[in-house]
Amino acid sequence: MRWTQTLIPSLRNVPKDAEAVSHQLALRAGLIRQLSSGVYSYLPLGFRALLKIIGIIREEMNRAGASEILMPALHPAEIWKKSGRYETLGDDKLAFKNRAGHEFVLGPTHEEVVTDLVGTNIKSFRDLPLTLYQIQNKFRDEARPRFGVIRTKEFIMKDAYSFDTGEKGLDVNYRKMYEAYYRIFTRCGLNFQVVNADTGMMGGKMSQEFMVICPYGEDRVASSEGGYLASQDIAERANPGLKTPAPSGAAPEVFDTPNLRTIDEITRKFKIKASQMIKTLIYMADGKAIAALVTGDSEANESKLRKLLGAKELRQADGEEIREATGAPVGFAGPVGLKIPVYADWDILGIADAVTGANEKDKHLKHVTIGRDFTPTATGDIRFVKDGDLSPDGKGALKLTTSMEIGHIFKLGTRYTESIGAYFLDEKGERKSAIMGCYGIGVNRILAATIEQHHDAKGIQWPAAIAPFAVEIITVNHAEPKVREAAEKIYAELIAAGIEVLFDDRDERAGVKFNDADLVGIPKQIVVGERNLAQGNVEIKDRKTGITQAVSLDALLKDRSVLNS
RNA sequence: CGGGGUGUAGCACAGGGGUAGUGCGCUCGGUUCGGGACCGAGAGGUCGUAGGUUCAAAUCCUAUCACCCCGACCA
Repeated sequence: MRWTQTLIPSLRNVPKDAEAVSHQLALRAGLIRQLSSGVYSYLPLGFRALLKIIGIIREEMNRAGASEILMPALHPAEIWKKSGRYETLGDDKLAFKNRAGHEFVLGPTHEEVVTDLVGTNIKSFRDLPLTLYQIQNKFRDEARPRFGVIRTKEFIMKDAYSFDTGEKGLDVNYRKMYEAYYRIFTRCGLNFQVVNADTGMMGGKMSQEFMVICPYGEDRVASSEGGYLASQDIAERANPGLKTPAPSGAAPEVFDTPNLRTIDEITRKFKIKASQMIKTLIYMADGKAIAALVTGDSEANESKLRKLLGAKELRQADGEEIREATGAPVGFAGPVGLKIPVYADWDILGIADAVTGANEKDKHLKHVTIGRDFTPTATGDIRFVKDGDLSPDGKGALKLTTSMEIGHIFKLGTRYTESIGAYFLDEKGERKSAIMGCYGIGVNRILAATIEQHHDAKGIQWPAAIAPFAVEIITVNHAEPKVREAAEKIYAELIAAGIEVLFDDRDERAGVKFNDADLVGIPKQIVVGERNLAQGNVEIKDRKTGITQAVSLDALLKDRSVLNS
């Protein structure tokens, strides 16, 4: 392809708000163009890389025994309503009615329609196992699209769904997908890790995330030298076994904090360390109010709290419920004198003379000490882990790294197959629900992650497997007939050999073309110029290493083995 | 949804009641030509949109739209 056909824009003036490296480079190198908030189009260079990625995904999915399908982007809302997830989709849901009054959902994910499809087509255990996948656009009304192509309202997803007759079959399919994902990301040249993850709103029994470490991701991974690895959402820590220091002796004392509700406001106004404060959060656990205590510099983790409580449902209490439980408006809750069960994080054991809410409007308490002034119902690990926490395996400290999620695999069980109806008759003629798993890859995130991990100050350094082109030809002084003719010959020869080549045939200065080539990042550059041509040579430069070597033009044109190497 | 910011030429930005500006890009001429050249001459904008104030609005006021950032009841 010739440069003029690639829609590579003027490469200099790029908006400053493009923060993530991958976003900045994707815009400058002409991979994408922004249309609106969180909406991007792909230009030839970016689209070609996407096609390479999709090709790798297809190969590996087929190898794992999955069959490709293509579902519509528009789903009848009735199918979604059966799953019960329609009402809770909230901000993710893009729904509308047509003129006949039929309601549709612009698919944010496809568990519902695929389960419906499978439910109407399988009858017997002989029809299973079955794994279906598709590569297609998803639509989500993201509240805040971020970092260019990393979080967008429309994105390309590879989603796969497995259906089995039993748990053992699910385990086998899950393992196959795990291995397929491992190969896909490895082939794409990504440095990644697999972490245990929260099953979140999808429900189900088990899930793992494939994470790429890069500074502009949205997620955090906790790891330790001993090999512990988990998403921050679920990462645990070992009990530090803190002993409560001796309190100063002063009894709890009320002080005025007019209109100061947040930890931030109070620490600033009274010069108290956040770690000296007890944050008291009121939750509704299976309909009953409970209090959860963490230090002022920590954040409560609801899924860990739910585990400690053994509760099925857990949500934050609303303003009215907080008033009922504490006798004070939001912002002034504290553990002293509370009549509801109190659950404290281990950290709370380590502070004496703490500051906390007084359960009275515009008042807080100081000199509060656990054991003396209040006694928790139980203590445990109920906050998000932080850098330096003890690893749960007892070996060393946890370290948090910013990461980007590029793939997620779930064991779902029968949640969807039961509610939507995907049944089969087993060997004994009994009707059973199929056991389901689902597996997703953010295809355009692979693109972003690749750029995050493979670039330098000059631009992108594409890994060969997903580079938009294998080779770029650069003419130095394109107006010179000898140069142009030699370059055209090489171009024709490379195409004849089936090599994907980008030909920078612009009549630009050498410096401009060299810099643009480095920015666009095609793995090999063939430089055709008078200087080397005089000796019958051209130069081949490796983008990644920067190593340049002279190669005989004749050899390049006549000997296919030189081309291939 | 709440708060803040920004909308001026293809792109990036300055200006702040009285002739519409700068850099990059673009066109033409010339000199250059192996790592983002230089000189000269040009083309290109009803200053996001709609109202209002004024003799006069890109500028002040009101509304509205779009985009960016922060936060969503961290008690």
